[in-house]
Amino acid sequence: MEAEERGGSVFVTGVRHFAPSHTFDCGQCFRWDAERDGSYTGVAYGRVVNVSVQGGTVEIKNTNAADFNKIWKKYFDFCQNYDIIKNSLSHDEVVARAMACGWGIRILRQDLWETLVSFILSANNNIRRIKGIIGRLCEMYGQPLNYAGKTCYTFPSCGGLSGITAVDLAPLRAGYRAGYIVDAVNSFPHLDLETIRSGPLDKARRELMRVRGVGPKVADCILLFGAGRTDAFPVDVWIKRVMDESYGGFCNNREAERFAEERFGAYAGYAQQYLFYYRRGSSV
DNA sequence: CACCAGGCAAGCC
DNA sequence: GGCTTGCATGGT
Repeated sequence: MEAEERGGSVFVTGVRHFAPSHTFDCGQCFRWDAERDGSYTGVAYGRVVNVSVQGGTVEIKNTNAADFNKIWKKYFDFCQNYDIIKNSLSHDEVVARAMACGWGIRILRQDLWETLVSFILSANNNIRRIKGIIGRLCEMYGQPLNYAGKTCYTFPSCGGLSGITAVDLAPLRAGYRAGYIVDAVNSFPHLDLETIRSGPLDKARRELMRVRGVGPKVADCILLFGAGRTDAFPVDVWIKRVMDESYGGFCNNREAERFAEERFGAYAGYAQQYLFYYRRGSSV
């Protein structure tokens, strides 16, 4: 993997195991949209970029070498060796099939706060509507960014939302989840980030579950997508379904999760995303 | 009109 | 501890 800045873009050569459609439409993120040419435009870490792949070369438009090294290299999980990850997971027949289907999925290393809010909004909701709510939240409280003749908005920081009420959030049409967002704004500054990022998995999960609206599944999504905890294995209805079909029935989500975390270990989160995409399909 | 959507909290036992 | 119920909103 090598990166070169040229003409307002960064070109990353020698990239394998990356298909933007698999990565952005597999339900892990809510702020990337497909363009007519097949590229994807999205906002993360206060920047807007456009991403496309041609023959093993990734082009990230509207960025530079400094931002690539500081943000995008890690965000796109370029530091991980997917040959090793996939080799390890391919010993499982079911995941091997899932990887053949969603071969271009990479786990995005998203911002913790953004992931916390996003997955609180995901509960008992559908992906299209989640994206709508988050988009309106960013329009109302984020900073504007101009790119390609359009205005995008950053995801608002926790501090930037301090003092908001559920009434303020009514235009989001987030329903009962508006109160959870208010609680998240108030409690996030008191969370033990060290435990979340590098403590034992169950302890990290319990720390996140101090926020109202965060249960076991949402906590695992935050750990996997927002804290780099690739050992986490979120179990939702689709994962439960595919695991029941493939490994025999599990009496509840917790049993399915323990089975997967033991079976897939440090790569459980990767296995989860391939399985989700395989069973659920594209989220768009 | 039902039923569902990347579940969760509260209220029971 | 485990199990049941209600839940804002929008789409089918």
